[in-house]
Amino acid sequence: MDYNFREIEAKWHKNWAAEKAYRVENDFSKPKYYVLDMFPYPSGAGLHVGHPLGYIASDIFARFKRLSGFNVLHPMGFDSFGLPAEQYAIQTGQHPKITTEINSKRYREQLDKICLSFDWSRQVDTTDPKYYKWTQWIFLQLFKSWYNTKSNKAEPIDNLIASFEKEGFSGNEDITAFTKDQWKGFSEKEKSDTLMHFRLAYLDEAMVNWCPKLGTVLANDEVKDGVSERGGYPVERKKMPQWSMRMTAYAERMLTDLNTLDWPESIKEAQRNWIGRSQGSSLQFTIENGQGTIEVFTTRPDTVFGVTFVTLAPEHELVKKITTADRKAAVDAYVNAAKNKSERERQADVKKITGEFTGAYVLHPFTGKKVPVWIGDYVLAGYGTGAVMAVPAHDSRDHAFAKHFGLDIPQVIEAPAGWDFSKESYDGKEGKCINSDFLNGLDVKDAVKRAIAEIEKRGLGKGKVNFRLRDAAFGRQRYWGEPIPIFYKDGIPTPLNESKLPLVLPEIDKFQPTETGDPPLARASDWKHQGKYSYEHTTMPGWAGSSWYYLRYMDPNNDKEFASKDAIKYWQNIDIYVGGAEHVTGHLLYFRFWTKFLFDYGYLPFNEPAKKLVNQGMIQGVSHFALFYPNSKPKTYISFKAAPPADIPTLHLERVDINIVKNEMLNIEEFKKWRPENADAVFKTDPNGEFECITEVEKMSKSKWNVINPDIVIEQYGADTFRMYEMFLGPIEISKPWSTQGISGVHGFLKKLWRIFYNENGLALSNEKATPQELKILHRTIKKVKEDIERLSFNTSVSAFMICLNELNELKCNKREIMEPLLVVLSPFAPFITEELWRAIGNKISILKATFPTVNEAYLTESTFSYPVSFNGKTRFMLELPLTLTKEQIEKEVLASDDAKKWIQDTPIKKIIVVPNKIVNVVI
RNA sequence: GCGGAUGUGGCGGAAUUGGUAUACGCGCCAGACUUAGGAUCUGGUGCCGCGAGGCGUAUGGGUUCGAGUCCCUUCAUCCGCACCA
Repeated sequence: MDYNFREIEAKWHKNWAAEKAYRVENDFSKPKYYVLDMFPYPSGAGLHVGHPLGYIASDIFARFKRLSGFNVLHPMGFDSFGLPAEQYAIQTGQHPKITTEINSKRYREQLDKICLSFDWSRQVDTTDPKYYKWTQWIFLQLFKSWYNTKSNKAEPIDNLIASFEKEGFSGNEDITAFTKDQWKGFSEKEKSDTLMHFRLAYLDEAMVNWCPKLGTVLANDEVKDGVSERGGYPVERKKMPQWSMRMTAYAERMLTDLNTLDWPESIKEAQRNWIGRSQGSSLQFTIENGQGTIEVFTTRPDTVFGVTFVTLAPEHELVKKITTADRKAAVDAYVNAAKNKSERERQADVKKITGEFTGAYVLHPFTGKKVPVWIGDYVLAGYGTGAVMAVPAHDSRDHAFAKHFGLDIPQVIEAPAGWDFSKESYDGKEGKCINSDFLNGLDVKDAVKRAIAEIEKRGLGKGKVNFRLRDAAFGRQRYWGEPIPIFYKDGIPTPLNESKLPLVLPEIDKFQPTETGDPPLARASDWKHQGKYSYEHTTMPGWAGSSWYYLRYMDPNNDKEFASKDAIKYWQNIDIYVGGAEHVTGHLLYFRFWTKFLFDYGYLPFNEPAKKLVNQGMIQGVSHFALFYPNSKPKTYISFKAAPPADIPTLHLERVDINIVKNEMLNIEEFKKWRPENADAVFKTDPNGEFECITEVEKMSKSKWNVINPDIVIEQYGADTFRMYEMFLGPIEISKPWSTQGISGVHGFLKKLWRIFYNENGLALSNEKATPQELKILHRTIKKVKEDIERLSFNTSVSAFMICLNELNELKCNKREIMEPLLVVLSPFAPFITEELWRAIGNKISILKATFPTVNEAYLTESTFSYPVSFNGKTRFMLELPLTLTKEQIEKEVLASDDAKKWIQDTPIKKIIVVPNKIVNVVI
């Protein structure tokens, strides 16, 4: 009887579905374990072989934990709000809901084929109103909260209002001070505007890329060279009201808590850079003619005596005010040019130095000297105060600017001898201050402290921490997203009462912006609160739903709470979270931010969502190209091998569908069918008639024609082979191109396993007692696989299984005592074949309910060890010796051996190193 | 530019704590069985050398009895960030 994986897989697939085999109960009596995959966006292209890599790994892990007695939460869902479905809707009129449903169904089928043990009854779909009700609810909590820097946590905004009513407010950067009586005298609108500066979800004016022609806001990467990528229409930078999330309030906590996480160092480092904490000082420069002050932020207050100019961002609000009449034309032109460049473009041409003198001067806070004020787009409006004090001798950017415009470069920190300041600035943070009045002679580190003290003493500013992290924009001019539960009453943004949630996405006739440039939701003209108040028309961004979905899986059908306290208390945070590294700074930040917010309110007993994070590598595609002569008529293709080397640089490449190529050889007939315009093309082949393509490793993508669909691989080899092969490719965190070279090895392994159970006469398993040698093989494998799974080294466990089977085969072992536990160990990797064999040998209960065998160390103990004996570090021979020998005895045995004599001859022995149970090294 | 990784046979990769480099698989070579092989089984397979032996983990150096592993140098590739004051 042959291994018929198609029959077996169909049978158990059906059986497990009927038994609801993967159903997870909130069974608080058992220890919990939470294994989560990042949920996918269900795109129209379906899954390719790269997606399941992480899913298979986490599935093996989850199955292993189940067999080890844990109650394992291992759910899956869909992050289904998003642009592609909306784009498709605009083009075809098909409602995104339909597209989403079709795609999700397809994903589910594909995932099931791979036999991933998800409890689908806990599925989360971000577009389901029952789900986004709670996304909206969290938004409202954020809206109703502010960040109290004293208690260092989020608190109800009502507390703040109470304090305003009691003591007024002493003022900060955004808001001037007011007394309690002034507060009471504020209009509703004034109160609302004031509170907006505190709310964690707030409405603000923000710069966006506005495309008037498309009537919409574009993301940075949708803008190329000042025009929209789609359509090529002009794009301008424009201030628009935008909902934002005050994520910066959590910057410090997000930074320090990284240290508590078992995440890849690279990810933590990326987050640290992204949060970008820098310590420094604010400093006021008085404008010459009493027009106020310019505040700068600097990390190098120690270099303050080296300031020769101040640079403002072109968008800085003082630019208009301080520019002198004679400089106005030039400055205006510069500001306008900068305005229409996207942020990315501005950052792109770093080398080009531009700027304008405003004509204005500020006074140096310590020397009182006149310092010119420039504008330059190397200063970013969004960071710090949008103004820098330029120290060209000790900051390379200031240096480049000063050099370009011929400004002074006075040195204030000692540089290494022979430093040429006309060429390069000395940015180093070592050295003593010179030419710096009260800072002279101090080391940089001390000078920074001293300068800040002096700045604070004179009331010029104060020591301060700045973050690169910005608040997250939370509104999108799109249809396919969660409605923001806000309505406008007399122009005041008002939260919807929680009892009215969910605020359901209204039906509209077209999915485009209105003719007046309002978001698509404005088309729903009678969609109004209580029939009169207009709702917010922007929707939430893609990351809203994914910022808390891991909590919903714990209690997915709860309509009273986002998840019950008991469920959260039981399941806690994610024990292991698996997903792609592309979410480093987006999702993983937002997800931590929302968790911390919910923690502040006591909704969660933990303040980080995922204890351990694993990034699976990407599986790349191998793209194939046919070479052809440009402008040839008829079009002439030439095989890579047949092409004269001299011609190759002149040849052009044409992408070829990977499905019509085999071993790099193009199927010419299929190619002609695929591209009918090539029916008459000429194909110059190799002498043997073959046509060789050239290949390149790229991201797997539909547009590159290099996508391998897992369904096809499963059809050919079965899901068990597919699962094991994906794991066998290498460590999960490494990216690698897909290749089916080698899949036959894994498939052969499963066939070999099958043949141990079944011979020509049918099922044949021996009930003989296992020998110590056989038991040793089994227990060594159990141990190795267990350890490998725990450290997520699945490729090595696959090889351990192969070694095990090879050794058992050598001993012709087909004993139940060995094979039965082996099936359990293998079952997380190959669930179908192991279940089939498990039942075939008489088990009535599914292998899913089995127990992972424990290692019996007694079978593994050895009495001898085969010592590699090396001379001067080079291994020369092996010597088997009892483990009971002492170092001295080993030394004696080695020296007495014939092999050793041959190597030593009459050379004197300098030293012998004996490491028991490891190695012997003779130094001669 | 900054940060993070990675570099081992023809290929994917193993070597978990400084202790036999190349496990396991593919491919390749030889053989067995076979009408047949894209089935199965057996043996071989880092490089140079007839051999003894020598050389080998990107490069050059160092520490060590001993280095793929630790330290320094250089190079290459990939990823992320990028005027952050």
